[in-house]
Amino acid sequence: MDKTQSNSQDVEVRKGPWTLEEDLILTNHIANHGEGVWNSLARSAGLKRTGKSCRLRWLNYLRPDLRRGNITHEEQLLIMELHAKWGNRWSKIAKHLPGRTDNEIKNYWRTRIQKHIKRAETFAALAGSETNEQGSSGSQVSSTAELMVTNCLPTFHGEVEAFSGENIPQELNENYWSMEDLWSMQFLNGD
DNA sequence: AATTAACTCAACCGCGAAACC
DNA sequence: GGGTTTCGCGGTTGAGTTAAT
Repeated sequence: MDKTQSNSQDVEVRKGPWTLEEDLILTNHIANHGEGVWNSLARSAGLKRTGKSCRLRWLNYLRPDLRRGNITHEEQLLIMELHAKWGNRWSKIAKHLPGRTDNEIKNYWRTRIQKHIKRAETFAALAGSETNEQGSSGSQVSSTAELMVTNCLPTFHGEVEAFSGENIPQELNENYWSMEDLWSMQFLNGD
């Protein structure tokens, strides 16, 4: 049965990637009528999308004030600082990074940073079992942020520079901290 | 050159909160 | 005040891309 030929009231809803045409329709409609009231916007624009989908597309991709390109070193440090402060409050964190979306920051955290946290936890578990054998059970690492600082960030720092496109020699990356790194660590530890 | 693994990111889903009637 | 609708957020998924073997 072809849904598009149905004359019932349940409107077919499109899913999946947005087409260029849909993008243009949504952009033009918002330019003329403004954003908000997404369900009725989707209907009046003639898009076979949910209001939710339109909102997401606009906020994460079509908005003119979006900043494209890699997360910079400064932005990355700010994300880490704010995440240490607020946890997974992505929209709140995004408000402090103009042009970045909560989805973008969330993805960045999960793909780039969380990976290193897991690595650090594994490392700490191994190190912990060794130190326990040596009788230092009271020095258990207390937080994810602390794990990052104690075990993980020196490695991570080198990757951050790669992402931001800055040409800092590898030998400087591996074992040394910038003032910004040290500054951000205070937030990580001091929460 | 082909295959596989790892990575990235756009988009969807579910849920709780807020707004509306 | 209570029910319904809409919105916004955070978590998750899956397709596409890139890197490694």
